Amino acid sequence: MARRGDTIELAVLGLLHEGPMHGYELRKRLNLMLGWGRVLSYGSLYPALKKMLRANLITEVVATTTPTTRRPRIVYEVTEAGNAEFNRLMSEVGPTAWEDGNFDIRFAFFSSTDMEIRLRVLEGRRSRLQERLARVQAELERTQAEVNRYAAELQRHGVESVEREVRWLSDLIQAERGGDVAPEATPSAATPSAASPTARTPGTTGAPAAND
Amino acid sequence: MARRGDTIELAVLGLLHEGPMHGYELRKRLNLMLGWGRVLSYGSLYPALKKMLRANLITEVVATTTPTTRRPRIVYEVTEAGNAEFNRLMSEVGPTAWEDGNFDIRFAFFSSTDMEIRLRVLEGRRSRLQERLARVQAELERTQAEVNRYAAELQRHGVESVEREVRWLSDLIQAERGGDVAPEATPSAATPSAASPTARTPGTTGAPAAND
DNA sequence: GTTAGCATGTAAGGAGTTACATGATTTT
DNA sequence: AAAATCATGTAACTCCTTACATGCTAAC
Repeated sequence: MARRGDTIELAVLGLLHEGPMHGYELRKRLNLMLGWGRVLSYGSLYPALKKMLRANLITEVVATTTPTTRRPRIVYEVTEAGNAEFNRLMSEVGPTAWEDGNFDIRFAFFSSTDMEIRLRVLEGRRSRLQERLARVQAELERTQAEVNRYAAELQRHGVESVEREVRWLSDLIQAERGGDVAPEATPSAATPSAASPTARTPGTTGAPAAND
Repeated sequence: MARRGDTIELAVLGLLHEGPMHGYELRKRLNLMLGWGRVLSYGSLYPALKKMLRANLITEVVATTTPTTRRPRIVYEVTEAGNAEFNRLMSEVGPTAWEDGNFDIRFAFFSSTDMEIRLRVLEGRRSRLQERLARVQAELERTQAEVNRYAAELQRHGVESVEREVRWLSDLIQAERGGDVAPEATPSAATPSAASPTARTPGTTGAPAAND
């Protein structure tokens, strides 16, 4: 069960999956990867690493590998159990995989999963956003008149952004289906590409989209 | 000093500014306004209201105003001190006004401020985003090769979203400067721009930047 | 020689969530 | 008559940030 807060754990496992690393570097990579405003603090990274150590998901090795006598850095490496856990977390489909804080990190490590999972997560995410869109638009029809200019503009802009992301997801889904593994290379993905903004994803997905 | 966590307070003051309301309704309006994924819980709203009561920013009135004998709802109203506090918070320019979690709510209540403040906040927000963009792009030049396809696509999409938001802000700034108070009416603003200040929702959005 | 960046941690506390508890009213 | 939604709260807990504490190393 991957509940809230396992975000850091998954991210760490994913990064270490690509090779051993020490805390400081881990943090930098993490901030670049899913930061966009959020900055992970040491006060949250180091305790998380300690916890993972205790759970045997990673091991620490003091590395004195440097030129003169650099301060010994503690290099972390995934254990087999850690890799198993990583795979387990990545294979999970369901709200935990496509909810706001969780989707990004899964997506970033998509290379380590197979297409089936990728599709389910992408479709789940898309359904989630479409639901939201529907709910907000329904709400707007009832409230519309009373909102002020700026609040309305904010709403409009928000809706547009979500619609945009839906299109992005649709393009990615198509690319996956088309066997085109590279998502960015296709110019089609960047430009128009179809997406049904409103239409709920057909039964295809196993995503009933449980809510709040 | 409006530090973190005054978000709810400002939002509540802003909503009550438009008229008295009870908790349940407050929560719904709030979620619609800046929800986009986040759902404010009662466990955070009611204690916040209690705190504001103690601080004399609002008063509560038990309203038995309903048809038969509906459960008495507690209607909140801003006090003079509350209005003063609202104005103080809205007049603050600086990071607190344009940082991620704070910008949206200020923007929604922009009608209650004057153009000078609005411009400063919009410009501050834009600078912030541009800084991030610059930092990320600089970072990407150094790291580029090693990232995998999906992580790279996430980055690309994130950068694009932020660039979109910058354009949106620029349009709004121009509209303010042009004396055109209505931001949405202008077809120029509606068509090309649009990013999402609010809709951080999409996993992609963020910007890693802001490391210490 | 001093600033900036590398590197690792801990303690206290804030902001908000989940889960619990309760009950009235409206809609189906 | 059941289900949904209105309506108000509290207690425990979680995740994360801030601020503190320490010291090395590279560059200017």
